[in-house]
Amino acid sequence: MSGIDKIERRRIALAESALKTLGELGYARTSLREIANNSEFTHGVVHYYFRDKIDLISYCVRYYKTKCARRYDEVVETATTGDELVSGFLARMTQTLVEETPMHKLWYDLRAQSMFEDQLRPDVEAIDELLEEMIWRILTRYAELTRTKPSVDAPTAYALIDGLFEQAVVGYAANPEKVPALLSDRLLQILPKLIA
Amino acid sequence: MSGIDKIERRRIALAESALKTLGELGYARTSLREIANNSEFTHGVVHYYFRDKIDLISYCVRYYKTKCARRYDEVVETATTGDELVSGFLARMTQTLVEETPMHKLWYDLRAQSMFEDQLRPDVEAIDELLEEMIWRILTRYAELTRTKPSVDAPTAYALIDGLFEQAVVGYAANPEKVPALLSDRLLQILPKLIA
DNA sequence: GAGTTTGTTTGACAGTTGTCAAGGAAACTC
DNA sequence: GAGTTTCCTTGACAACTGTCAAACAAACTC
Repeated sequence: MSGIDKIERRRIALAESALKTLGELGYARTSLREIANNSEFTHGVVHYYFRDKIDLISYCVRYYKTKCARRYDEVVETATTGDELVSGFLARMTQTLVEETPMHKLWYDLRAQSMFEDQLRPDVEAIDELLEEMIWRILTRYAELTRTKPSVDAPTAYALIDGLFEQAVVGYAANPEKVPALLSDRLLQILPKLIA
Repeated sequence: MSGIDKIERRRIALAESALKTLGELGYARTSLREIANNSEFTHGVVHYYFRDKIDLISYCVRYYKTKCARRYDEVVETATTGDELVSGFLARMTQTLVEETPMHKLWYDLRAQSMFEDQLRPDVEAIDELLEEMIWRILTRYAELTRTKPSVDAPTAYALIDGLFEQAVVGYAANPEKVPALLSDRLLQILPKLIA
């Protein structure tokens, strides 16, 4: 087992524990000891693999991004009509809303933290970019399938859809049974307006 | 000077200090002592006027809402054409983005916190509702002036515009000179699509 | 103006936090 | 298998947190 890989593996294990804890408690309430408690290690080990707390969180954010921005790739590649793409997109989006709620809560929390914590900004910006590209792939494919063109630019499309999704994530705790359907409905209202 | 009013005045003074500090440091980094330091009082006085920290923050949120949701009322009332309404709306929105950045940062921070801190949820929900109504007043007036109807419902319209605004707030620190114009541009792309 | 209520300061408390160093265990090297 | 490196635990530290009570000052009451 390569030394580099082993270190990286430990980092990943710690990051996954940290992400789990962060997703449950949020940034403000998560301490290094709490993260270590929810892992197989003790609190001291964190400083063996990470310089400090921000370094760990920053690593978590970067690790997280590798898992999230390819969520709709299969739908984009396999859909053969606009309607199929839209329904597949809605299905996947409401699914991740329900099944990965803590991660989405954490993402919006961390993005807010990045406004106050400069060290988080580059990582958050990188993810935001990935997500924008993800939305843009969906929208351009949607336009292609319907023989139209996107009628807004990529940052706009991302901000709009992200606004709807964030609203759903924030509202999900209060209304878990209704919010996914509402999100679907609202996306259906808006998606056709983004092509012309 | 009435006793009730005096208590309320002190609460407001403390809330304004707290909002100032919170807007600069964010929720996670703001302590009661820091709030007191930025006010004319000492840290002990907080517990004379507020039960605990959450009670203070919750009061701050409620106080804040009374100032923010009427920002566009004058524009809505005085505009005589759709274009006038739009340009007045854009002007006011980019203005508050620039002039009240800390408050907007704080709002998005607190909304994220409300996903983890149940006690904040009712207050955050109340503000979200006010903001949704604010956007809806603008959109219905816009439709009226252009002899059309809104083509999306109120929660959708709010989520879309809020998504664009949050993107601008998050990006403002990195690019203060370009972001307001980009926000204007993106709103112009989308506003005509919200009526039909 | 003495006495009481109201408002504010000060200092202390218990608990938590990030950080780090010293020591031990485990793995690896030759 | 002795010695060395790598990894992990433990315990400690200084700083900071929310909370509260006791002392103090100011304002008000009669």
